[in-house]
Amino acid sequence: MHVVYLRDSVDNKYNPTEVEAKIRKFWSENKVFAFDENSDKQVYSIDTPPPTVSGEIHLGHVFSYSQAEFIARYKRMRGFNVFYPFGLDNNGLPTELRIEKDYGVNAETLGRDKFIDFVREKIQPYNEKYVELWQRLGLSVDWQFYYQTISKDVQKISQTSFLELLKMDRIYQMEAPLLFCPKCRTAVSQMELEDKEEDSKIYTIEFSDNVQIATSRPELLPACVAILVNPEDKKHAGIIGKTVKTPIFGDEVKVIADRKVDPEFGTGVVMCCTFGDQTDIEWYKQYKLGLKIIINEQGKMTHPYYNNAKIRDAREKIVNDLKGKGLVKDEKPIKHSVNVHERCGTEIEFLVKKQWYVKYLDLKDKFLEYGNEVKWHPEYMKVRYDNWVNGLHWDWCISRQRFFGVYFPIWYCKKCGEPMFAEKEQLPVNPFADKPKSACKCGGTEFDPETDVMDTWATSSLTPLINARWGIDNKYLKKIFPMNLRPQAHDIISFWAFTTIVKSYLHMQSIPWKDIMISGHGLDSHGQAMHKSKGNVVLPMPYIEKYGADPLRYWASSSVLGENNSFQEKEVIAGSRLINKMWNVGKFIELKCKEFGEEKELAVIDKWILAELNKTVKLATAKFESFDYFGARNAIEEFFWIFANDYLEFAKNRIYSEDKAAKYVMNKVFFDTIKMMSPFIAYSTEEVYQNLIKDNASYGPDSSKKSIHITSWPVESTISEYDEKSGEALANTIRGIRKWKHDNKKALNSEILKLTLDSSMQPILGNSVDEIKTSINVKAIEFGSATEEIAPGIKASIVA
RNA sequence: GGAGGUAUCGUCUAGUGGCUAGGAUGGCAGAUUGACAUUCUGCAGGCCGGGGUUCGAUUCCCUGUACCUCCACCA
Repeated sequence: MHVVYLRDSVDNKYNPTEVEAKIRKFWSENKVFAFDENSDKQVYSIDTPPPTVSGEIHLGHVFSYSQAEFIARYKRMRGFNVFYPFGLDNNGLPTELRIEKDYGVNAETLGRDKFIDFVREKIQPYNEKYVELWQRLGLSVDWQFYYQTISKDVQKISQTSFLELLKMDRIYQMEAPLLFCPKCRTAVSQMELEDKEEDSKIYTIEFSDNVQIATSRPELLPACVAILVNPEDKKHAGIIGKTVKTPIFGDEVKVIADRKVDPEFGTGVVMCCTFGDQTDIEWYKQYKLGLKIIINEQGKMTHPYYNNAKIRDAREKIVNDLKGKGLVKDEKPIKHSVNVHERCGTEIEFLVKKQWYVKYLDLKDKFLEYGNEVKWHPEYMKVRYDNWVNGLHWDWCISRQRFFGVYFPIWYCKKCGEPMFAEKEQLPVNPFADKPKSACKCGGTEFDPETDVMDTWATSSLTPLINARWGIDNKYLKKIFPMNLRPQAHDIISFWAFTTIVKSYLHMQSIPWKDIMISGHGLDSHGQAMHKSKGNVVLPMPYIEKYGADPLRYWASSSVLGENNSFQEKEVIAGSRLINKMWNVGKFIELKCKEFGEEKELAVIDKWILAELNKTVKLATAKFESFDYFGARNAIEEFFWIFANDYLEFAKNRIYSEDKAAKYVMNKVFFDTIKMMSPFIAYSTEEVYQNLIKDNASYGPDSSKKSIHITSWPVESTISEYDEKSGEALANTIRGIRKWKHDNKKALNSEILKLTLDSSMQPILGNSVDEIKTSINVKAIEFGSATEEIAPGIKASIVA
């Protein structure tokens, strides 16, 4: 039979939606999280990651951003002047692509200027959505430090960085291949590539000296610049270092030994053409090979032999010609995966264009040294940084043949073609609209703008300097730089963490931050990464609407730093329950413990819970100091349930009979506990603080603070004349009797007529035995001989 | 292919060279109406496979397998 339990009164429930809106307004109106510009308190500055504005907002964001937020709130309570800014990264390709997709426009159809204005305008609602989420989540950000990477100020900082690097001789221009889609006639980034299985043929072609080469791109033969074999390959050892002639064209090309060649694949001989694929590019750079460009921006062959044919027709022509000469020795169908442009499915080609580079390969040792100077949390994440730096082969290419982004402050003289750089005072510069301040060295006064834009990392690598307003007014440079903390996810260690260290070294000769805290990813409930294409993206807003932000923050705190965390609704519900419990203990205190004064003659059980509190404060503080927010949360939560389920029950009868000490302890422990919980469940603890504690002088000086979030983090208190062994024995005895009542199907408040504790307990428990009587309704207690173990190490016999 | 990480009750997740491997959720059995049915108490349930070090390994080492991330990807 199922009985529905009905309660008489269920008023005063905690209503997250209502409370959170109210509290949010309160925080903002009272500037609770404002960085105090005039304070001489120690600053704690956080280099918040500006999320990429691409419209793909999901729970993973909530997961990683909450983690820095916990630290921010903790540090604030530790008395730091917290500098916690927020930015949006909306100067990059993902933003451009988002708008292209949404509106079916691009720079080709709309024209460059119109397109840029269009993206700038249409991205606004997305910006707002991001900001709304962070505000709803309750990030304790000082919104006066809100920035967008496409803003004029940030463009200026980024361009300043470029000019500074130029002055240091760290900028150079070099021809390099770029990914290009012949159909869309646009440069493509790696992000836009898709793998596609294609049916194709592999042809074995004979060069001079009986050298046979297998290739799937015979039409690139006129672009052949070298032949490669494996150094271990005995068959072809004889030709290494010699030259052979290409068929039809008769070009002489060197034979080079390289371990990347697989002697088992095809004939074991590879031709390197500029450019057929990524490996060709590497060889081109490594062996300083010649450059033969035979494909143009329209995807047509520029070599005279092909007479401007398309790639496929060209392939057909050359295969026929080779066959005619008997030079095709073999022809096999092959399935291979090729890179195609995700938008149109066209196979990607390589073009060669001048690119802007930052020269930094000579600085690898410095970067490793700086990586060591920064403290990594968790520590093992540093290995990824080291691996990345050690594996660097090329300088940093910062130009992109795209449209929406930070402009290069560069023009080219129409007369001599030399680049002309903007003056520092001119920044930010739009080379399409603005003009150089002076004439070219050659006397030329007409200029073409640099059409490339900067890669997004060239700018986001500057976030510490953006926050410091470097080159704008340097307002915060001294106060916040180097910053204290960089929080970020692990997947961009090699991009964001690394490039930030690079720029910080070059501009400031300093590490950018002292600590770096690396988060994992928020995954779906099956532990899979959220992808739009998989259809498993979980949106945060519906859960905020349903449960409130606090339970979601609670979920975000549910995994070890650096580990991934799958989204479990039950974890959110667990957060709701914790809040509910906290709320109700608050209500209980308001109803029953309101009148309380100074600490008075404490009972042993009071000292026991105070001692437990001390242990928790110590542990939680240590955990937070090592950025282990989860360890802190676990310690605090565990303690809270002991407080609410055990101590509160043990002390209840004394509270009903107006025991001053019990009331004092209830209040003291409760306040300290919700303080420690407030970094996690920020709204609900604030609401309780405002209703119950604020302006109640009995709670001490912290009750005069306008918000719980600027009260002081608890410290361990002194407990006089307390013997831990005896306190714990007392608590365990009471628990044992509670269990006994349960096992014997008695109500918890039912009366025990006689409790006989084993004599060995007498010296341990001492006078505190009397507390057992009131705690759990025992009429008489005596010591004697008892055999039943009611709790670990506690023997007793019980008569009800 | 290279580097790094992870593997614990049905599910999610802590932790440890040895004491009964902790919590949450779900399941089961009870209790309760002077804050809380979003409650309380209890019960059942687990260390990926193989090898090694050790008196003793879930923990340390090696190896296999699976999954995740980053990098490189086959002419």
